[in-house]
Amino acid sequence: MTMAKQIDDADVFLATVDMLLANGYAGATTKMIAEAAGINEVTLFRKYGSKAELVAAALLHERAALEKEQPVAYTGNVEADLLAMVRIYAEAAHRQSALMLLIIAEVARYPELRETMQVPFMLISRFGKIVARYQEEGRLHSGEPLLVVGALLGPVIVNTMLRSAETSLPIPPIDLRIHIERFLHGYAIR
Amino acid sequence: MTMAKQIDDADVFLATVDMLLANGYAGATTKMIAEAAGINEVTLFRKYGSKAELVAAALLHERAALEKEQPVAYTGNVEADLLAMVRIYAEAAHRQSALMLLIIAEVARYPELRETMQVPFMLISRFGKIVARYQEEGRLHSGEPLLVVGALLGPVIVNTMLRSAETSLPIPPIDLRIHIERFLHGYAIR
DNA sequence: TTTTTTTGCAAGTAATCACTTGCATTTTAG
DNA sequence: CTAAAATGCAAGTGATTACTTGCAAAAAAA
Repeated sequence: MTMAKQIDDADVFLATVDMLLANGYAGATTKMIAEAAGINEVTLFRKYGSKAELVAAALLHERAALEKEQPVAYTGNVEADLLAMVRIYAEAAHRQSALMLLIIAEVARYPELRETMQVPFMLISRFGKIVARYQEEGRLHSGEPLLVVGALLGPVIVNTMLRSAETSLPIPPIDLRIHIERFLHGYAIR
Repeated sequence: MTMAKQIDDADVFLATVDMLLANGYAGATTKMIAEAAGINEVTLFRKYGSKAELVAAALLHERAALEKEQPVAYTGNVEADLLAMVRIYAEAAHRQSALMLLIIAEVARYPELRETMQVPFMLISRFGKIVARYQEEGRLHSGEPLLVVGALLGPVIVNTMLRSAETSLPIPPIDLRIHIERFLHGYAIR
């Protein structure tokens, strides 16, 4: 006898992740989350047990949403595939990128949340497989695929980070096409 | 009448930054910091006013230490200079790198600490000038120097981040020489 | 030495946080 | 309709936090 719920988990999880991104783990209070989700704070504890469990559930839900996304597939066109990866990261998975930063910087300190850390790393590991295939075909230089993915995404991630930090430095947005061109053929002239 | 101090500010600042890196801003309690610095918690408030002021002072002190470091200079050898930048970042300024992550991810949320954010960005802006010079000489492709620095450091930063997060992914350390080689001449074969 | 300043210690304050309890109300299931 | 489950509301608990106060000891300055 499963009972229909008046409260939509998805709404609560969305509010939870929003508050996490905006205020961090310590800064996202259960009171705030409840308010943002439009439910009573007590209900939060009755349904999810504790703040840590709620956050873990919300992150896992975020992963489930990511799994349904258009996966980047191998097409045989290196340039197009790399661009697609970087685009996914820079646009569609912008939220994931911010989440990854949050998780690495903060959530890692909370042992009870350790297992949820893998969530944003799925993308990276998926990209690694495509890179590996192009390496086997002799289209990309060899080397640990995860390092190559890091080199591909690193500039984009760092650009996002720096720009979101609103530093005094005037950092322009990265041009993904140019980035791929330079990634493939280098920054050196000649 | 300047009075000699029994308590060394440097010790306190070191303990403060250590605690920040290990536990984050919210997680680094004044009690912990005092304990790590070997002084009384009350002294912390008497000398530095508030936690925010203490953290700000500690971060500014960290910047002062960075300023005394061997600056990366223009030598005319692109490859060597780029490698030196990346080395500084990956080794000597490892702590700075972690600090930057912490500051971007967490400190940015505390308005009273906003001005201390520029601290780790000094390096980046310094690197930008060297890159700009090589661009003027026609040795590197043109483009906003700060973006080029981002592309240079991005893979290293992301590698450090991912490895420090102890993910389930087996991410090897990055080889800086190879990274520079790929940065200059690209990942494409042919 | 005498005075001033710095530090430590014990205790406490007010706020906040995650989390709980009891009870009334609404919603859903049978 | 009736019973059970889900939710809201008000109040409270205990722990923790940044920060304060008063006073004595120690160190430095004069």
